[in-house]
Amino acid sequence: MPTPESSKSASADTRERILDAAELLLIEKGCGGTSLRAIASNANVNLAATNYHFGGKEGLFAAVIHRCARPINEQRLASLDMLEAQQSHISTREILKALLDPLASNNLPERLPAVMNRVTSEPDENLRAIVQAEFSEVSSRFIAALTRAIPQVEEEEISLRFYFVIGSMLHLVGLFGPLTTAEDDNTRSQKINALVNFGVAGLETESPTNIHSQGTSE
Amino acid sequence: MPTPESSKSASADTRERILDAAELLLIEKGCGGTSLRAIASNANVNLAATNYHFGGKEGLFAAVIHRCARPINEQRLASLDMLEAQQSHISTREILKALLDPLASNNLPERLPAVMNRVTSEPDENLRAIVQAEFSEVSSRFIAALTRAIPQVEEEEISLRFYFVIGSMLHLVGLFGPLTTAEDDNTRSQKINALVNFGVAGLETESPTNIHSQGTSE
DNA sequence: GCATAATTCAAACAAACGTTTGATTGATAT
DNA sequence: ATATCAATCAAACGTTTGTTTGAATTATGC
Repeated sequence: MPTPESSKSASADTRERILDAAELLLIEKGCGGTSLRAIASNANVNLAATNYHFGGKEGLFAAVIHRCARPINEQRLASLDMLEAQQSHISTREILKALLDPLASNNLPERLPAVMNRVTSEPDENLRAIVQAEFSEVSSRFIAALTRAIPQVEEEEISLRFYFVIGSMLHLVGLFGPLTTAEDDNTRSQKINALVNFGVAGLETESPTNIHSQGTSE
Repeated sequence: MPTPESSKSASADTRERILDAAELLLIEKGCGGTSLRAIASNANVNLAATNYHFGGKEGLFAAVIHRCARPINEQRLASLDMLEAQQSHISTREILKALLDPLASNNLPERLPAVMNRVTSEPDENLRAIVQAEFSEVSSRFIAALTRAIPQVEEEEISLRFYFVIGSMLHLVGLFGPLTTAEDDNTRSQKINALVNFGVAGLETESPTNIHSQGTSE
């Protein structure tokens, strides 16, 4: 955005103002708890503008999700592409860093983790489908990479453990606080790093199928 | 009134019918997506009954949460008590099994995991406080036990990793499906067991503080 | 059986919701 | 300048929301 003023059309400006306001309110109040009136008020636009530009409440939130998820997922896939182009064998740690480090980067919209955390637990069917579609490529690509990196664990188990990592990640970004305005980025990086360590160990562990009576009788 | 076996008072019966209906709708539609009218309709009670017995929507959901969380948390604490009474040193696996095995037990209300999954991601401040209070004792007790079981990892790190396990658990019970009526309990047990394996490895791993240049330059 | 309290009920309340409408403004191109 | 289209606006639409009311019903204590 080189030009300081009025580089784009006025309509594009209101579109972004609506998205910004919707994003913040979505984080704080959730999807169902955010009204179009509150969005329009915070964005200083007319109430009807949200319907005019996005076709409805659902279309608006889909746009918010897309705008949030796309850059971070592109960065993840780009990192994975680079790894796969450079080396034949990639370590579990490298893969997890490609997946999780973008969450600690501060040149990304810092509200992204909060949006993800809020939106991945929405009951609404349509929104769930939107979220799933937005992350399907990342999931499949990273599961495939992990399956190659950890040949001693079967793919189905890898897939399950990958979702454990995702669950830990979502829970962690929920602990980041609602907005974390310029929170100590170092602290955040440390926690992300702790999650990488945790995930590497969990992913690489051998399933104790030959367990004798390890389980407690209950 | 047509019920011949009226052991309890009629009011207690409607109370439970309301709780049952609210629980199911809470799972499917979420907290904000469930109306008192839908609850009253599904429970075959008058609309005003929900306000009469629970004082309002918030009190009703608090009661649902309490009724769901109490038995499983009591079972968790009882298992931990037993472990600590029987042996001086408890393994990480035994602790995690005490925490997670109740989720696979089928003599517990099977809708409990779904309720937990739905309610731990609510934006409403009051509900979040209720949930947190309901699980605070379990968290502190299990973190303390894990800290003793894994002395080579400092307590703050243990605490963080514990929340990783909780995040994985919540994500997993979300994958169980909304209601999982008599779902293959064996499958569920296998997944819980996979989570135990994953968590044990992640919790016990040494933090690579002496990491050289393991991290990829990005 | 009678008084008293607890519970259920139909009805209504004000408020907030997403969406739609039709007029009005602004810019664009001929 | 004028015709044309995109964008903004105030206002209202019909629903649905949580909650309240006061009468009717049921259970309880004596």
